[in-house]
Amino acid sequence: MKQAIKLMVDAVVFGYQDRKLSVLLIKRKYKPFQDSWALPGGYVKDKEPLEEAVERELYEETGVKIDYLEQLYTFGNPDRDPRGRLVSVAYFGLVRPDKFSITADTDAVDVEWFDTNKLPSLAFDHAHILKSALQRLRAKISYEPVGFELLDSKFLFGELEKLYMTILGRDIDRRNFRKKMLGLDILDQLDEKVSEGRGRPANLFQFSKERYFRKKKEGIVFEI
Amino acid sequence: MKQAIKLMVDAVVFGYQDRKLSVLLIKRKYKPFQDSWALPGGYVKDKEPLEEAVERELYEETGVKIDYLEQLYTFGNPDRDPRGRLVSVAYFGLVRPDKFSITADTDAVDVEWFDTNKLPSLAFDHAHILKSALQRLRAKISYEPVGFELLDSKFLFGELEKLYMTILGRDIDRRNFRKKMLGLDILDQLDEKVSEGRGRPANLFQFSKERYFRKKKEGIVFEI
DNA sequence: TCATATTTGCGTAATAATAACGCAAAATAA
DNA sequence: TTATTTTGCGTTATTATTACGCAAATATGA
Repeated sequence: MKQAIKLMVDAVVFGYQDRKLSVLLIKRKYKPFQDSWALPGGYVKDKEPLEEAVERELYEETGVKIDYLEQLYTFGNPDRDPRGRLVSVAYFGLVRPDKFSITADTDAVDVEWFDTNKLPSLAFDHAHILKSALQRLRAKISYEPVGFELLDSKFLFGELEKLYMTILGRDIDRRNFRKKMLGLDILDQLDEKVSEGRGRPANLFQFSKERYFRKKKEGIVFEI
Repeated sequence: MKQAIKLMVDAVVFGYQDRKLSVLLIKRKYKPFQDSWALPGGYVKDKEPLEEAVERELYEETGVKIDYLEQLYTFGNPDRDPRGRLVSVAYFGLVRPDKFSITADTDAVDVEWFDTNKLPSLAFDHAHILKSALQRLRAKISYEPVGFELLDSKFLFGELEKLYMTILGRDIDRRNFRKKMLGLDILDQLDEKVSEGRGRPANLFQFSKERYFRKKKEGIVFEI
């Protein structure tokens, strides 16, 4: 049997800074959709695991090493790519702001973080893929502790609040949110206070992955 | 670029009868894993959408026309298949018992429904795929009305209860379940009573997909 | 025939979770 | 020094969930 289907991976990588959720896009160097913005991605090598392919392409094209990565969905519509039958396994990733050092390389002439509210028009069906990823993130943040992957390892409670409000796109009662989140007993309150401009200085917190997994194993579920 | 990756689809199809959740398996006609039980599936044709490929293979190998189908996950480990690099997009499906007419064909020497509690050992990584599908079904039944796809279009409330208990693997309070389910206002109570052996005769119910979608659009969520 | 078991259908009370809001402490800015 | 802002901890009202009670309608078996 001779099959003319090519397999690729694409990555929707989210970042967060200053109450803005952003996504990593590249400007394409080659045709089709030359100079158009697109998701980073590329062909899978013959003996390469899919996740490795995503990580490699992401690093080659943008310089980003990803912290959190999970499979999103496989897009296989026969006419999604003018070059022929290209099936793409899309991944969904999150990076911490401190890893924000991006540089265009190989297939890209430019790399940029775009505010998810101010997106350019995208190549192929990438707008559709991005939309799925956004939905996934919005849903996931409520039942898995993925939000911490978007903050520095030490963070202020206020930042966590704002992150949730930004991603969920609605106001959250500050006091109820704090009670619920601290009640999960997966955050360590550090002995460091930070004074950010005006207002009472706030404590730094840290997410304890170990404690979360221990609780998960005991059947205790994360829910916000 | 020359890529030696082949793309296939596999299907995990669930059925339900007599308080048992079952899954559709085929006995392989050819090597490798000849005469071993496996998930139905096969190669995707060059210009064929993925879903169509699943439906086609399923019909060819088992005679089943699927009611409900959704993508599960893409399994792409480089050594998951001894024939070489085979990436499989796995789908997850549900069929109504009245469509229970299965016949082995093409690549299969036998087709059978297996109780999910009495599974044979499976070819390739199919045990792993099946496990993912079961997890998905168990999670999904609580936040989307997929359970009805496993019952006749007209069903007794008791059957629905038993279906949920079987899939969730735990007891549910009959009265609270009824209150919650009827409170969603997506079931039509028919003017037909059925007497099944002993006990008070029960009413037939019917799931209203239209009403469910209307409510969904209004932001009302299904949750059990 | 008639008590008994079984399944349905509808109800209420106790408990837990969520949502809504108050207010003092600790800092900055005017 | 007073107003403003942000944090941190609290209470109360509302809603949802859980745990049961019990009568109606049928089949079964003495």
